[in-house]
Formats: sequence, C-alpha cells, structure tokens
Amino acid sequence: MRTSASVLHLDLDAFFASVEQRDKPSLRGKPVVVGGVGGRGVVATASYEARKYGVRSAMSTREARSRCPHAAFLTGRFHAYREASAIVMGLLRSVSPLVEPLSLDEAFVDLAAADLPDLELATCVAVAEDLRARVHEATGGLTASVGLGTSKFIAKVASDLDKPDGLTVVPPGTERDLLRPMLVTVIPGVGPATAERLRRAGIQTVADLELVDLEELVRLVGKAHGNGLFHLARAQDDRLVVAEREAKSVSVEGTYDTDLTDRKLMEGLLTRQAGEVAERLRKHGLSGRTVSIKVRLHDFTTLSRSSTLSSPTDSTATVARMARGLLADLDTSGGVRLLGVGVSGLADWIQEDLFGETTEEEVEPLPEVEVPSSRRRTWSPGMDVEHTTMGRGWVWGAGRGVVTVRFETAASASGPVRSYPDDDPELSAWRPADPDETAPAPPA
DNA sequence: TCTGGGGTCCTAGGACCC
DNA sequence: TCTGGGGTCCTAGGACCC
Repeated sequence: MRTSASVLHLDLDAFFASVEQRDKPSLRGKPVVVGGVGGRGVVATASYEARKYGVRSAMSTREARSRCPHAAFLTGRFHAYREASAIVMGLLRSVSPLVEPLSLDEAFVDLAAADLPDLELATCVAVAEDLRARVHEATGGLTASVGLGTSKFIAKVASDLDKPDGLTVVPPGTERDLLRPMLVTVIPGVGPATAERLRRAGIQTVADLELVDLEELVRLVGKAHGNGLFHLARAQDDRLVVAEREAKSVSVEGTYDTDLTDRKLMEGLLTRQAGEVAERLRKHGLSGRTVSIKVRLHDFTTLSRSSTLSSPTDSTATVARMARGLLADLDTSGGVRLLGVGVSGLADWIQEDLFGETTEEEVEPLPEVEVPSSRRRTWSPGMDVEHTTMGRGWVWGAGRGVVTVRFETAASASGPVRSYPDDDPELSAWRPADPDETAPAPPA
C-alpha cells in the first residue's frame, strides 16, 4: 500500500447529458435523458434534473418516460462525447504520463508518476483542484468529480462522495474507518447477485464483511472473488494504474424492437454485424481465432456459441460464415430479441498471406475448424414466395437495420409481415412504387 | 412490449496430452 | 488390469462494470 494519497480518480458528471446541455442551451436546467429511444431502449445517462424524478442509468426508457414525461429524450452523439473525452484525457496526461481510462468519462491518474515536488496531501489536492478547473475551462463547462486516495479502490469511492462537481480526499490511514459503515456494494465487483448472497449470510456493510474469514468468503462467492473481497474489505488494494491495455475481444450486438423469427433475416443481420466486427479488427490491425454469436430469446434467456479457428482471421467472409453456421445450431422459433457477433483470442499480428492481396469479394476457402457431426448442417434459407401474389408490399417500419414490410395477398390487402435487413436487394422490389399511395392501416 | 452495448473476468466441465 | 495426477485449451454461461 502506498503511504500518500497519490491515486486520483476523475469522473465527469452526468457526462452524456452534460455534453448535450452544453451544446444546446435550451436544454440547460432541464431534465435530459440520453439513451435508447426505441421500444427497448435503456437510459445511458440522466441529467441531475431528470434524476430528481427518479430516472437512473440502465432504467428502461419506457419507465423513464413515465417518471419524467417532459424530459428531452436523446439518442446520443457519440463523436461529441469522444471529442470531449479526448480533451479531458489529454489534460490528465499533461499531469501524469500514467493515466488509465476506464470509459469515456472516467480515468485513474497516478500522481506518483507525475513530476511533482512531493506527494504531500496539500500538493495532491492542489493538483486535483487545478485539474478540475482546467477540465471545466477546456470542455466549455463540463464538471468533474475527483477522488484522491492511497489506492484505486479508495480514490474511486472518494470521487463518488461529493457529486457533482466535488473533490474528496481520503487521508492515508483513514481508509478503513471510511469504508466500515458503507454497504458492501461500494466494493467494485459486488453487484446485485453477490450482494444478495452476502445478505443471506448476514453481511451488509463492509464492517460485517471484515468479520468474515477468508475460507468462509471463498465458500460464499468463489475463490477469486472471495480473495478480492477479503482484501478490499480491509482497504488492501495493490492494483497498479496501467496506461495501456490490449483489447481482448471485439463485438457488435443489437436488440430489435420486435422479435425476429425469420432465419433469413437473422442470417442477414449476423452477416452485417460480422462485417462491422471484421472492419474494426482490420482498422486496429487485429485478427482473432474465436468467433462467437450471442442470441437473446424472446424470454430473455441468452445463448452463446463459439468456434475456434486454427489461425486468426480478420475476414468478413470468414467471420460471417462462421456466425451463420453457429446460428444453425439454435432453436429460435420462439423469437429473438438480440443478435450479436464477436471475435476473441486476438492476435496483434496479421497472418502472412502467401497468395498476395485478398479482396473481400473473393470467396475464401472454408476455415479449418472441427465441427461435431451433430452440428454439421447446412442452412439453406430461400425466400418463400407465397406473399408475392399481388406484387405489392408496404414498408411498415424501419430501424436498426431492419425494414418491416407488410405484403398484400390475393386474399387480403393487409397480409403477412416480413422483415429484411435494410440493404437486402430483395427489399427494393418491395417498396411501393407510388409515394403518394397510402399504406393500409396497421392491424389492431 | 420490463431489462442497451461494449467490454472484462471467473467458473466448471470435458477433451486431450504427458 | 487398474488407477493416477497436472496442465492447457475450448466451450457455455453468468456476474459485473460504465
């Protein structure tokens, strides 16, 4: 443990919402909610004005709307957030070379690696106050809450104690007294599931936790977690501030406003996601051996399937084919609300291509991968054409890469509904030719 | 029509090798 | 003929974080 309060944690207050209020004066002083605005969206950030109404991060947007109907609901402008974040991270790096970003709005700074005359409390506090002022100025008015302590854990707890726009210092030696009355959920890694297990064992505060011996803790929550809790409960935290961390996986996923049932559509969406993942791999000079898909069913049960290649790939075609192959295994007849594709087992080198440039248009050979015979199956989609008798379809809804079309049939002007990826060539044939024509009313 | 998206880390079981 | 370990890799699921 260090003896000086030289770990600094900085957290930008209500970050996304604050950027929106900064850029749009009419939103200042008003409740602002940034997050998914679709039927299945959740809140990413609520401004302090919205929090007064009980709107919280991770709450469904539906609930946020019912709690605070007059709030502005925004989808978010990520490059504005990235830009503001880059300014702040730059300021932090001007203080110390050792900066560990945790997300766009949060970072640790190791003042022991900074060029300071000493690490006395007063010196660290002066640095922190100066930093807060500079963040405010350089970002056009964003505020930050800062904590200073002898470890990451303590600095992070501290930054939370005086929000928004505050600074909290935990003097060396006072850590355990600070933690004892707090709930176990202040400890990073203690979420709802762990808190409930501990509660059943009569453990609610850090003081309670301190009384439990290591063996008992490991029995309760497992080896790694138990060990971690044992030490954090005693404010023992040796984790270093690390500037560079290598990515371990790259993934893309999406939740759809209505459940998907069409396998062809699912394959189309997985193919598109595979393309985004592969593009990000290539952009960062990465490739990976393990391709995974994630499928969340209508009832929220979440399945994952993965398959590992003998050598890493960054090819759209390979990732897409593997993703579709993994889907073939799953029963999705009840409907799917989320699909995702990921690549892990990353290597930061790109495989030598013995045959020169390979373009994405070329069909690559099937990857070498062991497939259990029970899974060896070919999915041959193929549109059924029963809905096409009238030769007309109405674009019914669109969003998140999906276009829903209602078809007319010989029997009914308001026939079956099908959904397509919005770049599906089949789709263009199904847009109504005459833009003035009105679509039939939706069914009740 | 409760429940995002992009990640990390851990656990547990089975395969496989020595 | 019977009975081992340990280590590593892979897969699936779950908890957690911001």
